[in-house]
Amino acid sequence: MITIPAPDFDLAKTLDSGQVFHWEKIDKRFLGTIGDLPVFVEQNGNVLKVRDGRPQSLPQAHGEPGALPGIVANYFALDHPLAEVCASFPNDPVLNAARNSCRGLRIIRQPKWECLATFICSSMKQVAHIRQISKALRERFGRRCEIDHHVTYTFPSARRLAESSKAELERCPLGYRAKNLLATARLVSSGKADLEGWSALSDVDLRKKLCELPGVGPKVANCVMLFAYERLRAFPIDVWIERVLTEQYFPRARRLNARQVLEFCDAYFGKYAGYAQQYLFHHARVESKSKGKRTRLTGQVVSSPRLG
DNA sequence: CTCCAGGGATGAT
DNA sequence: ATCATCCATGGA
Repeated sequence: MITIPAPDFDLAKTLDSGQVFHWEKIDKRFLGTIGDLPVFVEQNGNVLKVRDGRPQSLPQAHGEPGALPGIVANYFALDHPLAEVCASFPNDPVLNAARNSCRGLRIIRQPKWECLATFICSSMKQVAHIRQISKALRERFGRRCEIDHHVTYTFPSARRLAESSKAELERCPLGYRAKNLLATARLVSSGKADLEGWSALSDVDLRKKLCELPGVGPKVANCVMLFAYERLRAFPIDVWIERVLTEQYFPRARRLNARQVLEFCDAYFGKYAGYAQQYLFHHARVESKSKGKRTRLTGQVVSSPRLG
């Protein structure tokens, strides 16, 4: 068990903000994997307590002994200058509310293949269902790990999925996404798509490369850029963000021109536009949930008398 | 039951 | 270049 200082960080918010989908809350702790390393993570104020899944009697397989703090701090991006990030946001009512409700939310550094594969599975799926798909892929194709009398699974490698079949993947249940996931797994596994090498590309070239992969369009490409390539300016636009943009920033437009919207977002939200996007996304979802709860509790649920 | 979800590929204008 | 349609599935 190790302890890591983590000021200006909210573990629960970060793991529940729709950027990563495999962490499971067990009592006060979160169980999951960082790459191939199974860990339990718990936050106590400004400190993270972490237990990893390597047997104590064995030497640590990779990296220097005691490298765990660095692995954890890097994964949760504890080095991101969050104060500077938030200060860079424009001063408008929507973003001010989001900035307030998302305090401590960080955009983490995910493994590239894991992030890419997961977001290929995300299209037209609710967050809860993406979690279910991630879990199914891990349980069926990943490596089983035991830690503290609990079980978790690593995310399967591209090669492992490339060696599977569409029928096997469809049991996860991916639906029409299985074909795309399989095709992309084969490209990555064969080396035709060099995810690590693409780190050196510019934003424009990286986005172009990602969009050539089956099942990857502008939205998924931007998610992968933001969550796995640390391109903090990438601005994924999903249905939630599109709603925020149309209602809050383009209230008079009857239709949004995609090109103009992107130009606006890049200029208006600035250097850390991806962070602004994530805060707007999470804030909108939390608001929606509490609104739903309010109408369920106090709203007049008009149940019209049933006819017949 | 219906509606909707961190969209993309394809074919028609 | 922009627009409409289809794609599977399950939670709300």
